[in-house]
Amino acid sequence: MKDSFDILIDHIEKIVPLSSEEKEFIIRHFHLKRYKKHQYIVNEGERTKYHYFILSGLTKLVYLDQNGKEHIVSFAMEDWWESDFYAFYTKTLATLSLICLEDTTVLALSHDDYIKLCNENPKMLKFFLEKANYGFLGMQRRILSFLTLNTSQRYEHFLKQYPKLLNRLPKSQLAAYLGVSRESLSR
Amino acid sequence: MKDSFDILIDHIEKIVPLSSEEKEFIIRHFHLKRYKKHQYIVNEGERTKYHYFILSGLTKLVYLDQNGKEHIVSFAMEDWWESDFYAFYTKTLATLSLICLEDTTVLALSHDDYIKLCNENPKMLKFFLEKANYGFLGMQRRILSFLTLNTSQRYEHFLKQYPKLLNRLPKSQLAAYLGVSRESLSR
DNA sequence: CGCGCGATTGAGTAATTTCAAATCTAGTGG
DNA sequence: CCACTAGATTTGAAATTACTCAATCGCGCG
Repeated sequence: MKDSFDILIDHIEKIVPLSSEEKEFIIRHFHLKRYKKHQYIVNEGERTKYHYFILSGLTKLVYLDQNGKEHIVSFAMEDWWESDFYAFYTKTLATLSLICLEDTTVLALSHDDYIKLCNENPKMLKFFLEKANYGFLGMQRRILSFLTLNTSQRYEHFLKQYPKLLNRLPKSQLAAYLGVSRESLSR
Repeated sequence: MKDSFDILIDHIEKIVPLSSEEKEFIIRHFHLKRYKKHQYIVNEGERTKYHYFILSGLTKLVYLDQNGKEHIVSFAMEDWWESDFYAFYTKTLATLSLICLEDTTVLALSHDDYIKLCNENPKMLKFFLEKANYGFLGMQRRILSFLTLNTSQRYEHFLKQYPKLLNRLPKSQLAAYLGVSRESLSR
């Protein structure tokens, strides 16, 4: 039976191999947290102290506009990293909220510990660089889908990319992610 | 009078301080290249061996869809890094083209040298991590502008963010970046 | 059985695209 | 200095697409 930290270590070792001392060292900086469906992990306007590695569950990262309309920046599930990264990285107040769509367990890494891990072990720098690069590329791909695809194509594109998510989330949430009204998505 | 490499070194030292040996070491891996307006730095379908640090000029990163319509993923100018990063990072064929909107000079870094710099000097890892993180955040902000803003607001938003670019590029190019027709942009 | 949530449908309205034509602008050569 | 041209921009009108708001449908759960 794997414990939570093993999942994290396996995840990191897909990119950089680690010695047992390094594993120990890394693990010490993460804290396990559990959230229920509908609970806020990060709330707009508050300080965002942590970056989260998701062990299980599903979350949405949300921006609320002036009209109270909800826009979904991203979904995150098992093996993904999530947070209001701008707020986390620059130590400013969150402009986004991170909300659970399912019961969710995470390993939380504070900003100080993020810096510490990076400074004390280049492997972690390399790991986070790889994650950041792929995060950038994912966002770039999404931009391209906005530029080149119409609504129904964007929907297909999403299904192809994340087939598992279709059953796990309400269509209305998908619409808020694709940038269309839920009525348009139906047709 | 500053030479090209000094500009690069200044740029890197905004994030990590460097010793003179490190500067020497880093500089050795970059090659100066010059391109004319309208020239292709990277061409869709070809191998993308380099990541480019732009010393002067202006470029667009372009995707051509099946109808031959041009979509602009990003603009890049002085002090920016650019390339078809996916193709560069994964050593696959370019799906995007990088084209000069002005005469442009760059410092080119090959993939092998990128890896080498990262492996041999954690400061460079840290530097590229910072760049990647901000690159990610820039893309995320752009996603949000697609989700929350209408055409004219996106236009305003762009002007506020890059006021200098307005005079430097044709409106039709801006339209291809914002994801609207040039006719719509006029109104 | 009835309630509530999410998904769908319909009709009217608003925004965007398309295609064509007209206008504007910068650069060229006479 | 002017006329000309190519490219870019704007304008107009019709067609398409998406949005809004309201009503209806369908399903799971108490």
